[in-house]
Amino acid sequence: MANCMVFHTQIASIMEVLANAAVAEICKLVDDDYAVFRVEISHSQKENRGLRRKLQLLELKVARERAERTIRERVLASRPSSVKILDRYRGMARGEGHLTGGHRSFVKPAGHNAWRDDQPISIDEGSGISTQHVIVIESADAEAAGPGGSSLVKQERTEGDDPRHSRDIQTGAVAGVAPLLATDDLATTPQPRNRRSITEVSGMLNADLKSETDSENLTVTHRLLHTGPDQMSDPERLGLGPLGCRPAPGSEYLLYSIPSPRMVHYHRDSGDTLETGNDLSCTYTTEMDPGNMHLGLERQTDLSREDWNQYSSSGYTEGCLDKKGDDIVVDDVKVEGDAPLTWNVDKTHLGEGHSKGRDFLDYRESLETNPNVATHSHLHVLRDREPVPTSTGPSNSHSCILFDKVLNSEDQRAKEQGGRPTSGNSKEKRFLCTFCNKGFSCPQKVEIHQRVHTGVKPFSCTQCQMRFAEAGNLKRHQRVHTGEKPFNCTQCQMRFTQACHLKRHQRVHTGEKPYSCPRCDMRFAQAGNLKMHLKVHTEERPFACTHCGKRFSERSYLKIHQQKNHSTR
DNA sequence: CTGGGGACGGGGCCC
DNA sequence: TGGGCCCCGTCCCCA
Repeated sequence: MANCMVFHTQIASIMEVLANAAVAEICKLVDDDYAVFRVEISHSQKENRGLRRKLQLLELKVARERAERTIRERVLASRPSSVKILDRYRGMARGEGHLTGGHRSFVKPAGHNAWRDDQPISIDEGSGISTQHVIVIESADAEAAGPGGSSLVKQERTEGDDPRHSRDIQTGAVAGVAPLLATDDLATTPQPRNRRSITEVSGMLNADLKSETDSENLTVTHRLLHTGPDQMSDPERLGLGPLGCRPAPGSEYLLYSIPSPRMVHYHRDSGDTLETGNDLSCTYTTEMDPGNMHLGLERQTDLSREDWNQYSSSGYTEGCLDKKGDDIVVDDVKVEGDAPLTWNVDKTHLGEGHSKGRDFLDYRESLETNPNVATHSHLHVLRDREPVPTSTGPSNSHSCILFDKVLNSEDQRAKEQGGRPTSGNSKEKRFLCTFCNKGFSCPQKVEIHQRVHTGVKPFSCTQCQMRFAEAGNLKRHQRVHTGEKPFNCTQCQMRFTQACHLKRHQRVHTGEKPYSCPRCDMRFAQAGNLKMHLKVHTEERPFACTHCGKRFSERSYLKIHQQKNHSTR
C-alpha cells in the first residue's frame, strides 16, 4: 500500500514536471512569435509613416508648382479673355447669354476615377459629358467686384475622399490649396479664411485664386457637378444633390437649393449591410453635416431619413392611405440603383427612352421663355433673409421657396427702382427645378418633378417590390394586385385599370384613327403604331427573318411573321 | 391591341 | 383671396 502511495506520488511529480516544461515551452514559443510580430508591426508602421511623408511632400510640391504656374499666368495675362464660366452663367441668367452656345460642363477624362492636381479640367460646351466633381465657390458680390470678381472652380477629389474636403476648400486648409493660397494672395493680402472667394478663370484649367475683399457679403455656393458611371458606387455621389445631373446654366440659384448631402449611408432593406449602390433594392439614408454647410445651404439641406419619413407619413399617408385604407407603405427614401448619374449616360434624362424626352428641350425652352431664368441674381439678398426652416418637408420644397425668395427679391428690387417686376408671370411656374430649370406652379410640383433627376421613389408597394415617385402612380399600380378595373367599355365587356386605356380601347369600336402618316395615307389608332410604321418609310428594317430573309422594322413584326410562316407546329 | 408605368397639369380642398 | 397640398386625369412610352 505504501509502495503504491509512493508510486503515485512519483507519477504525480513527474507529470507536474512535464506539464511545467510544456508550459514553459509554449510560453517561449509565444514570446518568440510575439517578438517577431512586434518587429513586423513596427516595421510596417515605419513604412506607413514614410509613405505618408512622401505623400505629403508630393502634395506640397504639386501645390507649389500650381501656384507658381498660376502666378506666371496671371502675370502674362493681365485679364484673361475668358469671361469665366460663371460670368457666362450669370449672363445667361440675365438673358445676356446665348443658348445656342450649348451647355457648359466640366469634363473629366473618361475612365479617371481620381483627381490629380495636375489634371486639367476640360470645358465642354456641347457634349455634356461631364463626370468630374467640381465645386464652385463664389462670392455673392463677385459681380460687384467687377471684372476681377471672383469665383472658383475647385477640384474635388474623388479618390480617398476626405470628408473634410469640402470644408477644407472653404477654409482653404486643404492640402494642395493652402499652399497655393499661401503663395498667392494670402501671401500678399492676408485674409480671414472665411472671407475668401476663389475664382476660376475659364480657359485656364487650373484654378486661379483670388481673394475677396468684402467679407460681409460672402455667400458660398456649392455646385456639385456630375458623377460619372465610375462613381456609381460612391454613396456620396448618390445623394439627393445634383446627382450628376447637369447644372442648369444660368441658374446660380440652384446652388442654394441642392441638398448636397455630406454622407449617404446605404443599407439593404433587410439589414444594415453597407451597400455601394449596385443593389437596386437598396435604400439609403443621408446624414447631413450642418457644420459643413455654408450659409444658405445649411438650413435647407437636411434630407435625412427622419425628414423623409416625416414627409412621407404626413404627405402620402394622409393623402391616400387614410382615405381608402390602402395597404401602402412609405418607407425609406429610395434611390434607384440606376438612378441617373449623368445626363449623358442615362436615357432617363436625355436618351431615346425618356418618356417625355423633353427635359432637355424643356430645359432650354424654359431658359428662353421663363422670365425667372433671366432674372438677374444677387445672391447676397439671401443673406439677410430668414433661413428657411427644414422641418416641414423635403428640402426641395425649401429650395423652391428659396428660389421664390430670390425671385421676389428681384421683383421687389425692380419695384423699388420704379420698374416692373422682372418676373412678370411670377405666379406662373416661378418655382424652378434646380436641375433643369423647368418651371412649376408650386414647390410640391418641383419636388415631385425633381425625383426624375434624383431617382427618389418614396412610395413602395407592399405587394411587390415596385416603388414610385408619385403616390398616384402607386395607387394606380395597386390595381394590378387588387384586380380592380374600374373603367368599363360600354361597347364590350372589356375593363381597364386606367381611364386612358379605356379611351384608347374605344377607338376600336369607333374606328377613330387620329394618327396619320405624313408620308402615306395610312392612319393609326395609336401613336405608337404610327411611330413603328414610319420606319417603313425610313427603310429602317433591322430585323431579318432567319428563314426567308424578309426584313422588318420591328422585332414584333418579325416575331409575328415567323409564327405565321415558319412555325414548326 | 393591351397592360403597365413615368410624368405632368388641372382642379378641389384647406388654411 | 391666395397659396400650398393633394388627388385625379391624361398623355406618352415601352413591352
